[in-house]
Amino acid sequence: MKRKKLSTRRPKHTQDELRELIVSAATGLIEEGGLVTLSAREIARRIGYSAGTLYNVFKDRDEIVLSIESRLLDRLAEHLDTVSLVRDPRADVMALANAYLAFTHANPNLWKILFEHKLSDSAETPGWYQGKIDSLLLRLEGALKPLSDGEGVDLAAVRARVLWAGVHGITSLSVAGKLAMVTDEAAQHLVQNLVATYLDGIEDRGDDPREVSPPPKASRKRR
Amino acid sequence: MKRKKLSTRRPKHTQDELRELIVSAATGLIEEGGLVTLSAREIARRIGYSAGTLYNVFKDRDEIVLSIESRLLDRLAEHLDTVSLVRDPRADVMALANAYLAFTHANPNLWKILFEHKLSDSAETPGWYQGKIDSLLLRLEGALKPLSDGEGVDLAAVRARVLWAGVHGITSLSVAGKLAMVTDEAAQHLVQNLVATYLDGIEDRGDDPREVSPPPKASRKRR
DNA sequence: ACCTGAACACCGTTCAAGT
DNA sequence: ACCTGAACACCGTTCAAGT
Repeated sequence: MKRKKLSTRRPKHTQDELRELIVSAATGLIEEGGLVTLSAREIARRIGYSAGTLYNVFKDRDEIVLSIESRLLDRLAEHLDTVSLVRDPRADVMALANAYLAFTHANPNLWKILFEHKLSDSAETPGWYQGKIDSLLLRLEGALKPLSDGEGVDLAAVRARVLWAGVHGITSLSVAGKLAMVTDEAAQHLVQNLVATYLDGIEDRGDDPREVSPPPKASRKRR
Repeated sequence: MKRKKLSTRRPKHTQDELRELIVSAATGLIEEGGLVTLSAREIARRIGYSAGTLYNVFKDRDEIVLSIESRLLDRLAEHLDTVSLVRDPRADVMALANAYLAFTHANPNLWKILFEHKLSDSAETPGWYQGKIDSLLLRLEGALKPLSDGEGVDLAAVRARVLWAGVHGITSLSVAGKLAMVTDEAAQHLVQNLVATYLDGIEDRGDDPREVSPPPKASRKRR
C-alpha cells in the first residue's frame, strides 16, 4: 500500500477509486435534489478535486448520469429477483408490478432520472443500456409466457412492454403531480387496475383460434 | 393606431403583444430543440428586447413554459374534439387514443415538455392546469361510461386515468428510445394492444354482480 | 412607464501550466 | 502522469439608471 515516490499526496486515488467517488457523490446529489442539482462543479467540491479532474475520468456530465442509471438498473433487477414467482401469471405479474412500484417509491429521485435524462440525441442509447432494459423485461415476459404460448412469437414481448410502459406511465405522471387526483397510494390502485384488467383481457380472448389459457391451479381473483 | 407621444419607438408593444411575442418565440425554440434550448436570453434575442424585459411580463422561465403548456393542452383538447364518437366504447376509446398519438407525433418536442417540465416542487400544480387535464380525461371517461355504469361512482374515472397514463407511458418511453425495439409505428401497435386488451378485460368481468355491458350494435373486433 | 445593461451567482468544458 | 485554475461561452434573475 505504499506509493513508490511518496510525492506529498498526489495521486490520492486510483482511476477506479476516483470513478467510485464521483459516481457516489453524484448519486447523493441526485437523491437530494434530482437531476437539476447535479453539477460537475458541485461533485468536484464534494470529493475535493477540481472540476477539470472529472473530465479525466468521464467524457462529460452525461456519461456520469449514464453510469448512475446503469447501477440503478442493476439494483432494480436485483430487487425484482427477490420476488418469488409461483408460475401463476396473474400473481406473478402483480408481484413484479408491486415490486417495481416499491422500488420507485423507495428511490424517487434516482428513479426519475431514468426517464428525465435524455441521452443527447447525438449519442444513441448504448447497447448495454438496451440490454439491461431487455433483461428487466425478460422477467415480465417470463411471467406472461403461460398466457401467450403458441401465439405470435413475440406476443409475450409485446405484452410485457405494454405493461411495463403502462406502469411507468402511471408512476411517472403521479410523481410529477400531473395526473389529477392521483396520490401515492392511488397510483398503486391504478397499477393494480391496469394489471388486473389487462390480464383479464388476455385470458378472455374468445376470438383466438386456439384455446390459450391452460387452467392453472390458481383461479382468477380480482380486486 | 397613433401613439400619443411618438417617443422615437419606445413601447413598441403593449403588454399583451409582448406576452404573445415571448410565448411564440419560446414555442418556436422548443419546437426546434426541446426544453434544453429554451433560454430567456435567446427568447429576448429573437424578439429584439433585452432579457430583463421578459421579467416585466413573466415571473420567471417556468411561467413561460407553463403558458406554453396551457396552449398546448388547449390545442390537444381541440384536436380530440375533432374525432367523431359513435357511442361504442371500443371504437371511441381507440379513436381518442389514435388522435392523441397523432397529436404527439405531430408535435414531438412540444408534447415532451408536458412531461419533462417539472413544476418546481415549491409551486404546486396550478388549478387551471389540473382543470385542463381533467377536461381532457373527461372525454375518455365519457367514452368509457357505457362500460362502467352502475359500478363504483368513479370507475370510469379510474379507467380513464389508467388508459391515459398507459398511452402516455408507451409514447414517452418510445420517444426517449428507452423501450427496447420500439419504433414509431411500433408504439402505435403497443397502444392498440393496450386499449384492445384492457377493454376486453373490462367487458369480460364475469365476476361482477350486475350484468355490465349492454350489448351495443358493434361487436368486438380485434387486431 | 418601460426598458436596458451591468452585475451576481452560477453553469459545462477545455487546456496550458504546474508538480 | 495527474491535477489545477483560469478561461470561454454560456445560464436565470435582479435592479439601478436611463429615456
